[in-house]
Amino acid sequence: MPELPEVENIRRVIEPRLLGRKIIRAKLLRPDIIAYPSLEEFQDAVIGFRIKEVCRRGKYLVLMAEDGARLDLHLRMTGQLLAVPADFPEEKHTHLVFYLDDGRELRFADTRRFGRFWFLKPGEEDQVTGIESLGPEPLERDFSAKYLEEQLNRKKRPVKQALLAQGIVAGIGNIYSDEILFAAGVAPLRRCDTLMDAEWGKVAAAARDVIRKAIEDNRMTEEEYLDGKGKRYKNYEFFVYGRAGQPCKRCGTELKQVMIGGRSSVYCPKCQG
DNA sequence: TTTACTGTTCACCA
DNA sequence: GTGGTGAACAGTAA
Repeated sequence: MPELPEVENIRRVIEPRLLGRKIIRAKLLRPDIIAYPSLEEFQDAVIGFRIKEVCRRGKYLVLMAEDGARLDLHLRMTGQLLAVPADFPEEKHTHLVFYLDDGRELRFADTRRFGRFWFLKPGEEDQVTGIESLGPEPLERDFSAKYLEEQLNRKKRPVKQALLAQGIVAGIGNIYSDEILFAAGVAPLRRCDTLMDAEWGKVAAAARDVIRKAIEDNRMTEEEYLDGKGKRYKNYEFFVYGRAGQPCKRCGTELKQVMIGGRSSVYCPKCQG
């Protein structure tokens, strides 16, 4: 479900509710969402976890504890994370509840159960979450046209697939990769090794612009977030995603859809050369 | 009833 | 080793 902009907004909404709070109890209803360490270790370890910071890396959320421990999670397709009062109605498919020391609860619900949690002890090297192999964030300085060109100029894969590769750039998924390529004027099927330097420039700039705008447009208050139960967060206007067969908002040409690496991709045959 | 789906990993094959 | 495809995870909604 959520890509970088949505995860960032979830982070912004829940962080104020979690800072300084301590987990006093955990209720785990679906053990399969715990990826690491073992169930017993996880349940023991999170008790007493006092939240010092809520961070995001790519599509991951990372809760940092005062003692240096880490509680990481990935929402995958349908995960919802809610920090709510105890009397807030419980979502269907709630799999994990952390009870906080102020009476509120941090709840994880996930219809498709693809989401995962990891707990890392203070100082423990992260060899399990996948965060270590992420590429740069699109909004950080080390993400640039030069970086993309160096990483990809000999790759034969379609540029769409390169944008989806978390090891190349972190946080972009199927929605925003389509939006970025439209903004850059580059067709999703273009092989990386055929892109000119100027085109890498457009892709890098479009990635920054689209992601930045999506974060801003998806921005919401806690109330709006809770009204949407943590799963409605789209105010960003799509130019191509989900619009196959409809006219391009820029030139009116009918938008086309293709399958690339098992994912659908929508683009404008005229605007994206 | 069938199909597609905002994520990621892994098995398999050329 | 490389690259591409499809399945798997599980549930919902069109």
